[in-house]
Amino acid sequence: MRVSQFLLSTLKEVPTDAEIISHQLMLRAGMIRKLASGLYTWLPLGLRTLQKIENIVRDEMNKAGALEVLMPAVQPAELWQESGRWEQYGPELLRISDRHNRDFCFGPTHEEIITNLIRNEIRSYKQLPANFYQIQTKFRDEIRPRFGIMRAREFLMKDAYSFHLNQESLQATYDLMYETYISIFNHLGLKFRAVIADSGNIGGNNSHEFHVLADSGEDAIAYSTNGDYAANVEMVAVLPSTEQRPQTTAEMVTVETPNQHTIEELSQFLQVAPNQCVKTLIVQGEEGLVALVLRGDHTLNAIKAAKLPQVSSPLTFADSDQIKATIGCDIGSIGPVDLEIPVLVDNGVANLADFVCGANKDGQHLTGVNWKRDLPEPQLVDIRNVEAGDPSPDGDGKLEIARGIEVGHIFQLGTKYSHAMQANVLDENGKNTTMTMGCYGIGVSRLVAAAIEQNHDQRGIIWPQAIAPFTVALLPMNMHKSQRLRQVAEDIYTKLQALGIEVLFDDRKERPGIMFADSELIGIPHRLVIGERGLDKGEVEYKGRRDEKAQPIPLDNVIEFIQDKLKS
RNA sequence: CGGGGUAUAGCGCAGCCUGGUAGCGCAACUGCUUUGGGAGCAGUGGGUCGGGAGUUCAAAUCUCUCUACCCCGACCA
Repeated sequence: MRVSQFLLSTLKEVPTDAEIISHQLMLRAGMIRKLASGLYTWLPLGLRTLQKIENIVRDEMNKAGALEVLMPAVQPAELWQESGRWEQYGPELLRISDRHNRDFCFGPTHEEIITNLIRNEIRSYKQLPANFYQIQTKFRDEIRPRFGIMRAREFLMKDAYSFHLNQESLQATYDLMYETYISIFNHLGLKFRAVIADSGNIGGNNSHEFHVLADSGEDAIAYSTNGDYAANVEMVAVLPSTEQRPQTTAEMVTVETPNQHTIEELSQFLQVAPNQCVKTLIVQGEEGLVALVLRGDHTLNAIKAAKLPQVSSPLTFADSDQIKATIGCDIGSIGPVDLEIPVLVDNGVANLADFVCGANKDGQHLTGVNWKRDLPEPQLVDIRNVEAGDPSPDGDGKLEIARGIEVGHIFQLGTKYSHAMQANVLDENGKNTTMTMGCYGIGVSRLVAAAIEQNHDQRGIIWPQAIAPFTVALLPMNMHKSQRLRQVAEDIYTKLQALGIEVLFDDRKERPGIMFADSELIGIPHRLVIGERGLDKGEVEYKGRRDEKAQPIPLDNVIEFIQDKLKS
């Protein structure tokens, strides 16, 4: 591709509304432009990378025996009513109606559609297992779209759905998809991690997420330093401590703590370590309010807490008026002693003695508090987030925490949809049997942003070769001034093109600095510079995007040199 | 949806407080010079100052209102 024939819309300045690096670089490189909140146009440059990712995903899915289909983006309400999700899904589902006033939605996912298709097409167990996928635009009316393409409302997703006669068959396909995903992310050239995950509201159990590792990732993942264990922090169980509770040494005393609300303030004020303080959070329960008690230095895991039978799901904090009315003080002075509502205590608090907590009176806390003596032995639960250094739940090694961007998620749906929508087949005894289902998603457009988050420097994007929009940047220095230089550049361009290598030939009449800056910003992995100086010596210059320095290459060897580079 | 902000040329911003000719840098266009790391000089084009209403002789500027967008929370590929 000649730059003069391409739309290279690079920006020198960073648009103010781009917060994260991938969003900034995608705008600056001219890959995307925003149309409205959460809606983006893909420019020619961005689309090249998007399509490369798409094709790698497609190849691997095909290799795994999945069949590609393409389902409508607009879906009739009836199917969603049949599965029960028309009511459940909430405002994230974009509901629309046609000219006959019939209800539709813009599909955020396609379980209903594929289940409807397959219940009509597949009648016999002999046709199972079967796995269908599509790469298609989804719409989710996110409360707050942000980070550019990372959390857009309209986005490109690969979604696959498998159908089975029984759990064993589902497990086999699930395992195959797990391996396929590993292969996909390896092909893309990204550092990633597969982790045990919460299955959320899609339903079913047994689920893994795939995270691209990046410091800016929104998710925290915990992995064992020894064994294979890795899980989303949301999911990680914390084992009860085996430590003995220390001896009680202090009397319970009420102390004045005016305007001390947070644990940090309190611990400063009283000169007590945060891990000797206890914080009490008030949330909505199934019957009235419930208190959750954690050690001061621990953080609440909302997913685990919401799974407790006493606690409402999703987790909802009580507002300050409710707390005032029920407990009689403000947030910041609450404690478990003599609390009239149910109290659930995290394992981490069980072995504290002589601890500090709120007195349930504004501006007062209690010190020297002890279980059994000052309040009943606690009802223990597991509601805190794991931290680096906690033991691995599988008993093998300690946990480390890393940040990740969720780019894939695989689920075992079981019969949630097939049962609701009566997707049955005849088994070998001629008996009607509900199919068992799995589903497997990859955020294709999000992967573009995730790849950038993981691979960039001050100058711009550093694409893994497999998904770079172009493989080689060909930069002639002041080509308009030298016929000789032009001939060499055109010759190299033609030869590389003939080999099927994607070359971006900067034939603009621009100064060298601009060409260097643009090719680095858009992240092309390999760069060839042709200058008069080099030609005098029969050389051109090569530099890899991650290389410190450029190196001279004899003109006669350029094509072979590049071919070699692309192999490695 | 709750809390906080922003809206002036394609992009980044000033002007608003204290009402009176709409400005700067980058980008774009033309010419000359320059040419191995985002050039210099000269010139040119581009604005319903987010929309509506009000106050005023006069509104980018003051008041009211609507809208869009951004940031913090819950959701998720």
